[in-house]
Amino acid sequence: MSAATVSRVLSSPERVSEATRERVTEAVRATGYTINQAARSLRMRATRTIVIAVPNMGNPYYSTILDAVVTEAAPRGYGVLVANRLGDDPTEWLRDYFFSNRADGLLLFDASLDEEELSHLPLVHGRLPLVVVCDELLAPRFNMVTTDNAAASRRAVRHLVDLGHRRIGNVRGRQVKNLTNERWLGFHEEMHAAGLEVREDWIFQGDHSIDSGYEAGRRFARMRDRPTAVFAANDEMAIGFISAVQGYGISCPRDVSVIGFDDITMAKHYTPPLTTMRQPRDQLGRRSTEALLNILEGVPLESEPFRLVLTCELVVRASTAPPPA
Amino acid sequence: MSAATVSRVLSSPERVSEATRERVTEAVRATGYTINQAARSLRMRATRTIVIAVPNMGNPYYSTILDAVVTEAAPRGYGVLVANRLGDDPTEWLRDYFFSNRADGLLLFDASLDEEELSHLPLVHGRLPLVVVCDELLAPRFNMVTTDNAAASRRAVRHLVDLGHRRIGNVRGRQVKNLTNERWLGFHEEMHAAGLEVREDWIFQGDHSIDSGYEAGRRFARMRDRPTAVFAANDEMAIGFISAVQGYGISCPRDVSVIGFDDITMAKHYTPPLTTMRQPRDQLGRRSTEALLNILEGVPLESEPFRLVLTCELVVRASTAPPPA
DNA sequence: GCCGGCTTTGTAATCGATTACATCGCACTC
DNA sequence: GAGTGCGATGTAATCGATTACAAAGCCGGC
Repeated sequence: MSAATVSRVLSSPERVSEATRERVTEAVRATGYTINQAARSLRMRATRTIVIAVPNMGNPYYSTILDAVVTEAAPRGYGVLVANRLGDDPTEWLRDYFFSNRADGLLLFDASLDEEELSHLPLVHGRLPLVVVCDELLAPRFNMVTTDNAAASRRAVRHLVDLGHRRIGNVRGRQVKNLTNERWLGFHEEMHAAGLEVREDWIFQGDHSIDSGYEAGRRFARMRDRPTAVFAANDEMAIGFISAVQGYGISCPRDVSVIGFDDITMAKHYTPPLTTMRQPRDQLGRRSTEALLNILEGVPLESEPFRLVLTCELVVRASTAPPPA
Repeated sequence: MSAATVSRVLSSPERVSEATRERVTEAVRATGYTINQAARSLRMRATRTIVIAVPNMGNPYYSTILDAVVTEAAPRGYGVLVANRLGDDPTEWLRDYFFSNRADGLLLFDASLDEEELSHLPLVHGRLPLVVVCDELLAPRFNMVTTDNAAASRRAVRHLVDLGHRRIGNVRGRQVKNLTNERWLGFHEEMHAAGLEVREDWIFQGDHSIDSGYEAGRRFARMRDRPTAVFAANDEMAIGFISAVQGYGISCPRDVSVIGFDDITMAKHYTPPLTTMRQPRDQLGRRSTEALLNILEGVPLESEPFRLVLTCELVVRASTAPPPA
């Protein structure tokens, strides 16, 4: 019984007679034999592993997506490596995980990498083994799965306007991220469309963390002339904001309406339950992973390159209401 | 210039003359050469990768720990593979990741695996390449990093007793997990020590999710004879509980005090800010990873096997108060 | 001049799975 | 019975890094 035969039983059973196939299968079971993935990877020039690169894994927003990614990849035989907080030098990080044959594909949640660099990734089946998720690389040659951030932001502002608000502020995220920029743009556009003024002093700069939302809320509470509603670029900042203003005796939604973005698990159970734009996070994780694995396995994509924009959904809860009379 | 020399420059530079070392280093830089980890893994019989096995990656409790794990492992050259939701057959999962040489070590957050099976893992430097975190395998031969769950639960209950509560309920987690069981035991012990009755109808069965806490809160709100304080086995359930009772016009902490467990990021910013037992999650992640990598690299451990119990800290916020008069 | 000891570098075997190619055996046909 | 074709299996090369061992070069001492 040669190694070749065993290999054939495992990879292409139809090329082996039924008798030997059963003998081998039985022996595999008996000895508890498991394939050596290192040897396989070396020979096949493929590791059956993908890397997911996120700015901050501790953020529940990303961890939910990771959950979906692993759930999608595991049944197809792929492992998921986590690269957290891309350091100052993304090149080093790419070397460590990608060029050193640790992984075949890349799920990128932080598009602050050099496009030039990424363009030179070795192609797989003529395609870049890379999908950018929840963020955007401007060049259209990259595969991408994201949501309609700008349009969703406009709908969020529209919701506030529809409630009767005319004085609307914004807690925005860091400008380095394109998605945040899009949300900022959407805010701007809809304010303009509604004929409302974007006041500089009602723009709070945050960094997606609860604490930065809290800080924004404190600044808000100390103002003399306040907006009656605030659009926060994510739920964490919205919650931090509400938490802070409540400490100053300001009630949400009675005194100020707050709308968030993402619909994290907590949003529904916060006090007050948070009005927000729901991102289909499960879909973001699953569809991007599916696309990446299809690239790696030479399965045709729906489009080439793959560009998918999912739609966010307005979820009205109790943190928004008409402005005080 | 032979491949052997290049390999030596990279792994043990002192065995190569300075002249060639520099020539090789320069050539490596110029060609952008990167080591092939698959080949290295095959030859060295080590992948420089560890697996982290968690019940539910979407839970922010775990994702914060994952963050710490990756942060600790990356600088030591180790990759982190994520295995989510161990399926019905943990054996299959162990085969896929561990025995197939995809990973060298195992960080296990769910001790519902068969101890017998785990005992037969191939030893590395005479030690099991396995650390159980936040959960407990009873057999003392396993390496373990956890917190003083039972004692911390006693302190939580003690806090409620000190505030004057005599009627105390419990939202508990699934009994399959040892850590949950410990918290349950701690609750029981301290109730007993304080001479208080553990009433069956005040025990709410949850599953660590917000929703199960919410369900518990609803059942609580509909009761005629209620406890004045509740100890929830984790913060998610505590928050779900408060969220539910508030919907029934029951105020926390005026009508009912609630104490949680973990101190997730949200706890501080919830309304009311949550009193809770803080788990040193960063330490849990870092110390367990450090121990596992030391095992893999033959570095001596502080103890053999490695058993570390970290201390939880009572964080008093606004969700607990003396009982209503 | 010769030898031992030392550093430096090259040679070749090795890790385990895959796969092109060769070989073997069997059945079927003329 | 020789030849043809096909399916099943074995043989050996391959992937790229590591490392035991060999070899070569160099130095100094006697």
